Amino acid sequence: MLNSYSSADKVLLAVDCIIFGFDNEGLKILLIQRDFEPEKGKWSLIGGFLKRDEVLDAAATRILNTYTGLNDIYMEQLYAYSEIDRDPVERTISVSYFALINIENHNAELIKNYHAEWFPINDAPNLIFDHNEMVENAIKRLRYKTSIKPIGFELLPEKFTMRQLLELYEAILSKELDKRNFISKINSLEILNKLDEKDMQSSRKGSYLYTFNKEKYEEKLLNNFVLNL
Amino acid sequence: MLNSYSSADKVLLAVDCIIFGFDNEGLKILLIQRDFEPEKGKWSLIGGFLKRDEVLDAAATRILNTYTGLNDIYMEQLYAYSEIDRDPVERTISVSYFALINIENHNAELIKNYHAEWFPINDAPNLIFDHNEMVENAIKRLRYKTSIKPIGFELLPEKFTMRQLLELYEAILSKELDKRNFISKINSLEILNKLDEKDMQSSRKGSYLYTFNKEKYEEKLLNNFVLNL
DNA sequence: GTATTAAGTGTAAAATTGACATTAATAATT
DNA sequence: AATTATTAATGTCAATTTTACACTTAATAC
Repeated sequence: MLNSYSSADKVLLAVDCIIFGFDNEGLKILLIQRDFEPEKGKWSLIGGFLKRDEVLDAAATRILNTYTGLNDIYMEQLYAYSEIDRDPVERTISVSYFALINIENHNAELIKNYHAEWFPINDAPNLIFDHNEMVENAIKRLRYKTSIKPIGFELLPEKFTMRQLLELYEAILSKELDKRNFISKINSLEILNKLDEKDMQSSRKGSYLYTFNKEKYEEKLLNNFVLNL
Repeated sequence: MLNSYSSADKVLLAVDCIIFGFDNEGLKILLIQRDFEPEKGKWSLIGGFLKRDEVLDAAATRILNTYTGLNDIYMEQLYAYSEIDRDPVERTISVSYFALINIENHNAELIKNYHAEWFPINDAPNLIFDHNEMVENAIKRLRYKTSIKPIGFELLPEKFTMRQLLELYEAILSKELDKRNFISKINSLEILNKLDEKDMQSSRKGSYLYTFNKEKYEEKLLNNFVLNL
């Protein structure tokens, strides 16, 4: 019998989250030092097991909330990893998710208690199991997705400067962008609100703050608009 | 204890394949009429359960081989579907794969024996469970992927005409393309071999046959070449 | 009031895309 | 042998998009 439920093998299903953050130092990921065996003490993605009554998205959300205290976070399912011995304890298939969070909003104390820490994506420790591969793939997907959808704003504070936006894109794409060309491209999209307010931290002159205009973006989406950065 | 293997719930893991084919009638998918409960007699994607000692890619390959007799098929993992009651019998997470096959090569008899059948993507029956959603997402991914990687050739015979290639892209993107612009774009990529041979089926004049030059493509890949169709 | 610092702005050349119509080659028909 | 019918093959120009590039402005610190 080719398809019989009863004879099929059951497996553990895990969720691992690649949590991206961005601050003035660049693009970072949140890693945790495992406090249980195997690989106790080693760095790992934040993860957990799927529960019987839970969908994968919910598991990812729950896990993220547990470790950061955050809700309503942008998440996206990436890929299912299934190498036989990827987890030495027991056959476990892991589904990776990436999350984009505003690094200033997370619960710093909670993270500390869990021995979690932010690492620059280019200067992160070696990770357990196949987590390095998961991160690599997540970065690729982040690059692709930010270039076609305005998800980059999830990584910025509500109000941001053009410089911050530029540096975010430079960090994600890991290449330098021409300031003038970038700004005129962004302006041509007409999906930002320019505020009257200025950020006075970075310069004497001060630079205007912007917010992402989600309504305008969604209105444009209806007319086959594609972000193309 | 947040992460304990022993307390975690195990689930069934299935693989469902969206098998694309292409012939002179257009883009098609291979569906099967289920011969077991639940939903016996209804149309379904071709699928099966993951075995204990098997990685997902291998399960997908095995399932494809079982129903079509084909090996060495282009496959790509798509997404894990995990709605609680997506399968009414038992909690089952399904990982979808898409496969691209040359419709002329498959084992027609095998397919017939399994009550499988090719359907035009725009004229396929309603499917069981969440399989309609899987197909929709697979088509989106196929569109994306064919526009950046030369995987479309997997759907064509070894030797093909420019017209076939054009019609394939039109079918996948489901829009008309300008013949002259398409051909000059393709030629500018320099990844095809133009043969001396002509196909005489379609016209009196006959049209030149081409093959995909994989070596040349991979050579170009090294120089940041991107297909952009 | 002068110096300092990052913000803000425009133009021209190059490359790409998109629209569009005629000629060429061959087999079938007479 | 000439004509017809059918699809294959080919090129140009305008519009748009992308890329490269440098000076002025605003505000504060001294």
